[in-house]
Amino acid sequence: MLLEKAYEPQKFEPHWAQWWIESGLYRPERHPGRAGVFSIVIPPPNVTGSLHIGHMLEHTVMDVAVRWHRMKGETTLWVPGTDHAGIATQMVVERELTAQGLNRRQLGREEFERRVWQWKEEYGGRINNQIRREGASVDWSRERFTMDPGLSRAVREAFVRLWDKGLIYRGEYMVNWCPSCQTAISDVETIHESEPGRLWHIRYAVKDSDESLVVATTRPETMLGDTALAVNPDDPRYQHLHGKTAVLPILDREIRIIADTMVDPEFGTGVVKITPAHDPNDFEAGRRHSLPSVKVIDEDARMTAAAGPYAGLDRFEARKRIVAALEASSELVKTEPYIVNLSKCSRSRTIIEPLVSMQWFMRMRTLADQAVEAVRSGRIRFVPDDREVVFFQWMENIRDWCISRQLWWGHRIPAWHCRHCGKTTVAREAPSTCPHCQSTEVEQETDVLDTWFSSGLWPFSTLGWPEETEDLKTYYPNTLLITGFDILFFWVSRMMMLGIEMTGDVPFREVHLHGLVRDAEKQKISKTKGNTIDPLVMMDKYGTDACRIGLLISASAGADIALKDDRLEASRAFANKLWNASRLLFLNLERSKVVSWTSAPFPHDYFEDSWIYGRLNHAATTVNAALASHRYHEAAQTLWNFVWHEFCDWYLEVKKLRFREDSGQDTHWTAALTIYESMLRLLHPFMPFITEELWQRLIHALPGDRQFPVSISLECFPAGTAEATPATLFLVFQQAVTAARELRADNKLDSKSTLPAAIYLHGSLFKEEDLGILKNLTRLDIYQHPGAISDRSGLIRSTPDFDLQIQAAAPSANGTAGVESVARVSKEIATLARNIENSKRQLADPAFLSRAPEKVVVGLRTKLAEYEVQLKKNKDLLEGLDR
RNA sequence: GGGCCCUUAGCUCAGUUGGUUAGAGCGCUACCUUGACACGGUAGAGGUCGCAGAUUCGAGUUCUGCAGGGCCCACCA
Repeated sequence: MLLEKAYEPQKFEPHWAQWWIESGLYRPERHPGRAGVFSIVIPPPNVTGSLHIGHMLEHTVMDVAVRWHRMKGETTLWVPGTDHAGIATQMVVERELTAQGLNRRQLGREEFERRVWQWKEEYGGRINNQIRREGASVDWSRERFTMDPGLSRAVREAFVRLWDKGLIYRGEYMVNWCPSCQTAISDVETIHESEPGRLWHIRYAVKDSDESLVVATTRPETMLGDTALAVNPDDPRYQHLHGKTAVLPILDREIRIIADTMVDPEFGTGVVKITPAHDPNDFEAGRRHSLPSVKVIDEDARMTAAAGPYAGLDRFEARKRIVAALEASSELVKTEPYIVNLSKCSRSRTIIEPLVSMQWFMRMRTLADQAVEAVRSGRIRFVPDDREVVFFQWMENIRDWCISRQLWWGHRIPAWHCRHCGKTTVAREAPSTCPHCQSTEVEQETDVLDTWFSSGLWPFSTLGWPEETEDLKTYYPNTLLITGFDILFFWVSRMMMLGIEMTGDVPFREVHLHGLVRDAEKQKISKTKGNTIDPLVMMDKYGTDACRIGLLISASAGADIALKDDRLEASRAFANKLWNASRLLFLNLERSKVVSWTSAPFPHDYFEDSWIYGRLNHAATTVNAALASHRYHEAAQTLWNFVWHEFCDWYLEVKKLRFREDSGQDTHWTAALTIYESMLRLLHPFMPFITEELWQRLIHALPGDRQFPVSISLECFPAGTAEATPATLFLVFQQAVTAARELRADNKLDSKSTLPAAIYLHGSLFKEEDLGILKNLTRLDIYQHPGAISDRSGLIRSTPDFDLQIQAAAPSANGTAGVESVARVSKEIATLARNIENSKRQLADPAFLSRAPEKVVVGLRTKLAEYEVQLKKNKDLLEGLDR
């Protein structure tokens, strides 16, 4: 039963993590399958380990929320995490490792990541690029998304339904093309960066005229694909040129001059070149004016044959040469520095090439409106809710979503093209013949779906959708989604749109968006910066529980966290403090002869018991309220204060003296163990490992007939009562202890010797045994008197409730006797005088008296009276000190 | 260009409908190696809550403007 001298997380955490899984309390699986009350779908962080510190925060918040709900006896399911390719790959690797009896911890981070990359290379990008570049044959029949057949089925079902409703269409449109990833990507997968660049002004001659037009561009290489010049129809400078023809420099191709309102006459020269194949705006303009489209850049970002002399060159090389050529022919009018906004691929950071290609799209307008409505009507709530504004803004400006990807890894689009008649069939299952022409030459579309398409189905596909399963009925809509705000557009909004469309109900009721974890210098954590924090290393160093409560206490309402070591060190100290408090209790318990612990009514025999009982209830009430409104930091902070500064600093300090006097008394143990056990339960969601260890080892082992569930996580969570337990005498006791310590510190009294003292109590006297405790804690031989102090010799400390007098002169060796006390008392007098002045001024103000609520006025009057008593006492004191 | 957030002790941050003397952790100073714990204890120093106004009996808290910092969105060549 004896506890080790210090808490050793490494010793207990892996053990409990393993045990939770084996006992079925946790399922470290991506899919809850038959979800039940105990279906916690994320693993405790140190089982498989979160790859990034951000995941650890997310896992921790989820785990706290789940454990809390479970302890409250509520049946809840959470959306566990994403299934996008990166995570999916990790999961596959982890699963393979598990099969080999290995885990991430044993393997180490580097080896683990090496394997992930190896796996990705093997199954992902390389194959994709080989197909594109080398035309390598590939076995398309191989199952590409091996993660979950159920999800594949859900994807096909959703796709077909959307297609049937006309919400999915296929066509040739302008898309963001990443030349490096060799695939189209959606708008949200691009990032915008401003970089210093150039604006080149190029002269285009007007055919059969001496005139010429000057056009400004940031991308001269695209001019080879120009099929028109555009001016604003109302621009008086150019009205005579409408419908005329210009000559494209270098290629000498003739292009039209058109009028279009898209052109801003104020910007640049008021003339715009139109390149329908390589610019989204121009693409639209091209459609409006039925312009031809000339593709001069290909999927590899090289110039095509249409680029004439520049064919085969890289786009940037071509740009250089074209600028040089224009300069040589003096068609380059001028070059000026310019800040250009570049679209880049968020994955590869390659500059996006807008290209026209055949892709699949999802119509977003109605889906977005439905999602917006769900938030406006309160069916989905954001925490913190200021994110709603950003969400609405994004949803209102949403454009159709390009959902097809030219990748190998992913869910293949359930569409079949007929080689014979060229028609396309969308179906749940592969058709054996073309429904249009009965040809057997049908081939499935090789494009796959954006990974966020399947992710968007997650909240219900995991519950067995499209089957009307029991799980779906019970757990849909999910209660709560916890994730980072960076993923709001990618994932959260897609789940909302697809969830509402597919099931007719919202996917979840609440979305808790936490902030980013940053390093100690508030830098974003990234691999390239080398400031990554490996949660496994962190957990080994400080312990999982310490990391959890450290993260939680710093994580407030969606704000970013600057993760500093000192916070984690403090958290480790906190875990150790809890451990040692337990050690104190149980060392004493061993020495005593307590035979049985019952959950009898809480005894109020001693004043510290009544006091701590009130404090515990207060803490429990606060924690429940904080958790209910997702203020995890407040809950953690409350518990920290209760455990350390109330339970340890006061309750145990008093109780251990009681034990020394009288450790056999059951009432002490009934009280102390009741508080302690409730405290462990309160703490469990936040620090599951240490509380499980202590609960199993200590509470379980208590003598008595009480039956316990197998895990503390199956116990109930203390609710807290509103019941007020007045403990005024204990508060006086605390003040007396503090007053004595202040006197000793101020006057540099010998800390070891016991000094004679007296306490004049204005209220009821301490019980003899309580006075004993006071004597012991203060090392004063105190006599207590009812009534007021008369003799003002010695050292005195006064409060409204008592005067404490130590009958010793301050050591006067260096002639600075009582200097500290004089300073303290003088300072206090100054503060009191200021307060009295302020209070009097307010109370004399008729406006205040008539407008302020009665409660505030009465409160202020009471305060004023106290200040005045205090002031009088302190003035007397100062007089005595001066002598 | 549009929008959102932040500015409180040396550092990192709390502060829930406006209420009387603004808090925590770390750091700092002094003392204490007391039989749970030095990953500890006790006492203390340290803030005119970014600036300027407004509303109010009363503003760290509400409103407006300004300054500084951060983030997101955006097809102006």
